[in-house]
Amino acid sequence: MEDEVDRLVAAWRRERPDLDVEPLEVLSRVSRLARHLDRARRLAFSEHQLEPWEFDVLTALRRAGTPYQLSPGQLLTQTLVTSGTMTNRIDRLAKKGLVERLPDPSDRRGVLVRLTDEGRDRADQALAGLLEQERAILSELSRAQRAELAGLLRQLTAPFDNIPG
Amino acid sequence: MEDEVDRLVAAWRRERPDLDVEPLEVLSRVSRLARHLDRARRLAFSEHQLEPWEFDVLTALRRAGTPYQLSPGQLLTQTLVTSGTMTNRIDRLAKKGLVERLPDPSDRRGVLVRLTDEGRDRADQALAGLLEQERAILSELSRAQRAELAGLLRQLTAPFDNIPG
DNA sequence: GGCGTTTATCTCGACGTCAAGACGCTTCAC
DNA sequence: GTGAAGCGTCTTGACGTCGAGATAAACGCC
Repeated sequence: MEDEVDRLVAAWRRERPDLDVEPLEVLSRVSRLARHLDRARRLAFSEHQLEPWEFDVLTALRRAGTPYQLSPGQLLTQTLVTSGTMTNRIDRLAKKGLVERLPDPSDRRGVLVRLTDEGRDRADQALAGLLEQERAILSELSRAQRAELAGLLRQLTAPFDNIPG
Repeated sequence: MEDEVDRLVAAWRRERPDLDVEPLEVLSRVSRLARHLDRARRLAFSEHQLEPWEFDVLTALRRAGTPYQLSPGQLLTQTLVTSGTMTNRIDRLAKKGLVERLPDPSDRRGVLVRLTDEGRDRADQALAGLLEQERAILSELSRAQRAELAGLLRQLTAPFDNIPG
């Protein structure tokens, strides 16, 4: 089955036959698929009255394990946003009652962000919904193909995740 | 080599051993890799004084072939942004002299956006730079692995590109 | 122990995007 | 032809993010 990248690559080969556009076969698909996934995630989360950015913050806290608390600084390294953005996000999540700010007992400069019980439940429900949807998207592939794909992608992501920041 | 998704999956297995989080092995890697690619692209384009959104618009026109012109409507279906955003983008590109607005001779409601000579050159240069960078990222994989990866990704993107919008 | 540097968080202004709606032109049925 | 509906583009206001800077506390060197 043909996809949009096949058409895009064909157009480039017509317009720029001098260039080798083979890299686009892989990386344009990655970017476009990510875009589709963003939309699908937004839809899945809306059933739980959550925005994608809310899910990102809540699940980072959820994954931390009991007592489900992290500093704003830890949150922003995990979510790859800037500090101003994170302050804003925490404000809004706190207003919705999904997290609460606590003073850090060991550092008076810092605060700790803790998941409320409701925040934890919402994160758990949204994760279950997300996994269900993702399983449907991946049903195009066999178990072996999924493992193969995960392995190839890991080879590409590992340099980014390990060498720089 | 381990990557960030391995750590993320391990955390979920610890916190939610009841859930099957296998889908994340593939799709979280896709999303995270796309994010890294966005940053890398931004860096590559900055050498040519172009923003990613400028590259998207200019190359859409470039791929159209001579005389390198499309309507705003065609541009927004290709770039997946809204009409207000596209108006704004065209304004800024026109101000920089990379595109020009022409009245559509066959429909007085419409306009045509045409690449200037400078716009075409900048698009070509930026594309060459992008491909060079992407080749470096993909050097982790053999030619056969790249083809395998492209094929697997196509199976996932094709449903999005063909069935809905 | 004082002083400069580093670290953690928040504040503020600018910017790009989106969604909804306004406006003008075209198309088509009658 | 005329009126209504459709289409293409632009305008507007709200929102989320970023980046730079402010503030305050902690650290470390001497």
